[in-house]
Amino acid sequence: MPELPEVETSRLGILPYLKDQTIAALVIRQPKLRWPIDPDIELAKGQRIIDVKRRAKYLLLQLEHGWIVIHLGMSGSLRILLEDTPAQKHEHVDLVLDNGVILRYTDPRRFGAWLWTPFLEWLPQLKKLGPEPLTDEFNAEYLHQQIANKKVPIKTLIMDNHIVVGVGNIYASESLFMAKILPMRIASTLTQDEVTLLVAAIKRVLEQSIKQGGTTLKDFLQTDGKPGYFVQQLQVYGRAQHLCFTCHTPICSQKIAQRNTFYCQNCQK
DNA sequence: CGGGCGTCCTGTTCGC
DNA sequence: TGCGAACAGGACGCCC
Repeated sequence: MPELPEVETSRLGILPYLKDQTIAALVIRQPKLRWPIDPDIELAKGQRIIDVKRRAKYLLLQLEHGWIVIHLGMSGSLRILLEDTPAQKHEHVDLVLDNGVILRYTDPRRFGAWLWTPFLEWLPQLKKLGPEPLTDEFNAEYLHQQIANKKVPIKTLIMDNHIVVGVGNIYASESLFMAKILPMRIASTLTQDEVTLLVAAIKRVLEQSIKQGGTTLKDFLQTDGKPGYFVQQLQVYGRAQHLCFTCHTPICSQKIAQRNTFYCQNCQK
């Protein structure tokens, strides 16, 4: 579910409630997430939350001595509630603060994760990640270098964490539409100009979505319970057989690497 | 090693 | 209407 804009929306939503607060308890109703929750996470108790950061689609709760790292998987979301709010189905974890506020994690499919690590560098999940898309480190020169000799479709390549992080299935289709590049094009065949357009499109689509509070298809809610509004801006994702807003020909869909992909046969080359 | 694909899980939607 | 199949925002890890 959540791609970078949804994770960033969640970060911005929880930051003011968590920063400088002290963790009173962790309530784990279901420890079996993507990986079983490490019992050492109890070490977080009594610690102050210094900051809430993000790397790729991971949320990083920086404590005085250690880190809680949260991934929302496909169907996860976080909400800020008061301590005595009854837990419903699929509400697997509460982070309880000593002021009575809780951070509640919901994840029906349980593809998400709550990780504990004393040092961020120790987490294998963070070790092989590519650059953040919204930094200067992700630029046309870098991507051009990365696509050399790559025989996968460009859409598969930009969804690869080792190349660039945070671009999931929705924003891959949207970025390629904005850059006017067909998603099934073999990566190494892109021209330098196309790579430049694609890098700019990825940045722009992600930035615009963050401004709108992310994209709500079904489950995703901002931490205040409101949906994300970027769904209203989607140009191709989920619009198969509807007419392209630009040229009014029907949007196509096709599976690429087992993932449904949307594009305009006329606007994209 | 690059690239393809199965896998973890539940809920919803689709087609017969 | 009922039922099973297909599919859904991620990404690891195994296979060749």
